[in-house]
Amino acid sequence: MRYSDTHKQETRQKVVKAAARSVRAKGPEGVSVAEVMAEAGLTHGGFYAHFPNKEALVAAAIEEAFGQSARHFGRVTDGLSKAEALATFVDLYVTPEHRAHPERGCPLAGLSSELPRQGPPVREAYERGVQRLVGRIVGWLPDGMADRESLAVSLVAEMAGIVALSRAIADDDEAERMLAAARGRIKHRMGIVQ
Amino acid sequence: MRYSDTHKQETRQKVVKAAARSVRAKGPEGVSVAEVMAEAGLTHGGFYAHFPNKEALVAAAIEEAFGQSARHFGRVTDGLSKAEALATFVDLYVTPEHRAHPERGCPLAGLSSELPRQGPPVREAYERGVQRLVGRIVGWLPDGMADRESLAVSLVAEMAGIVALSRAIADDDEAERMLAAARGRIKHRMGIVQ
DNA sequence: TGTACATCAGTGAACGCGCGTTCACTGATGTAC
DNA sequence: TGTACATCAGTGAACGCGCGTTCACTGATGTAC
Repeated sequence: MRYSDTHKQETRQKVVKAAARSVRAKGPEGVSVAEVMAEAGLTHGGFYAHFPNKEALVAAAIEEAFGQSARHFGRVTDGLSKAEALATFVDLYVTPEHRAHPERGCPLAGLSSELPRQGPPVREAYERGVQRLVGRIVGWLPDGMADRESLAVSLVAEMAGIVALSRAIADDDEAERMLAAARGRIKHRMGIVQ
Repeated sequence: MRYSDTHKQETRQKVVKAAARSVRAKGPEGVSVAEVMAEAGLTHGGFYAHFPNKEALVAAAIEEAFGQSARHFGRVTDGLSKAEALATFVDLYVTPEHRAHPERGCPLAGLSSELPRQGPPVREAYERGVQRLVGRIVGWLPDGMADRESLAVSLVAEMAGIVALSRAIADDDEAERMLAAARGRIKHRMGIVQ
């Protein structure tokens, strides 16, 4: 079974994508090498041809997850004004949809509490992702605004915090009310008039 | 070894306290029955005289952790005005100290992302703790204020979110600047003039 | 009063399972001669 | 042109370890007689 030049990279990418979903669904400790390989259509033994160990997979998965988010938000906000982009971001982030699907959601909302316990490679991938997300928000805040950096951090904390908190609330209606109210408050803080 | 009437309860309490620390330090999946029992000065076999299974321990640990927080904040805000209590709360919560010590910190900041994946008993203990924390903030917000409930939820999300986020930042100085800025923003949102 | 017995928190060996990791092997195909 | 060999992604059995859980046992003391 000799393969094409890109074959191995394609396989690796399939594995990383499966892991990116799994790590958000189950956390870094919940990711299973054998399960991820099976999702990519392979057996577990082949794993070590692609990664030195599980930690490297998790780090790649975190990077991929942030990358997916970034591309997604890049796509939907493309061509919008800054204020529109901000509003769109909040309307997609602080939602029942995001609450219900951590496996394809933002790693910051889904992994915030457990990532700091991970080893350096994973933490570094995570920190880069967080910084990039904050940077995107900074870029969307009005030019003249003071302390945009700290406001962006604060807003990201609130958005990720409210999504994580809403997942702790069993009652769907109550959770949705929380999210709706938070959406309004966040936009208000961004200087967006409803 | 016949024991006093309260002996078993005292032992259980020691185990729960050790677990409350461990669950915040390592997460629900990181808690080890044998390790917690050893911290309480016992061997692992005796565990099942106190709890039906590990999940029950984790649920009790979450409850204990929220209880410790509640008692702590109750003590330090006792006798203060509402505005003073709020300010004190923020000054204790959004701090490098809290960032550095998840094992004795707020479960919401330390477990937000992984708790929703736990079984019903654990999730219920967690949700009760979150609701109680939000309730405490509501009680401290000015009486006449509109939508106090949703503001409290939003503030709690931001506070827990920024502490969790700060733990992802490797650089201590940068993390401290984030926390200091967030402290100011949060107090401002609470209507507290600096 | 003294003795046999019941009680029960705690002990520690053992079991089963899942999981990360290792490793000898497979087998299709490109390449050297 | 045909053949032997090298390559290498992927396979699947096996290993070791940690962990939750079970269970027969211990031994100090209160209680029944």
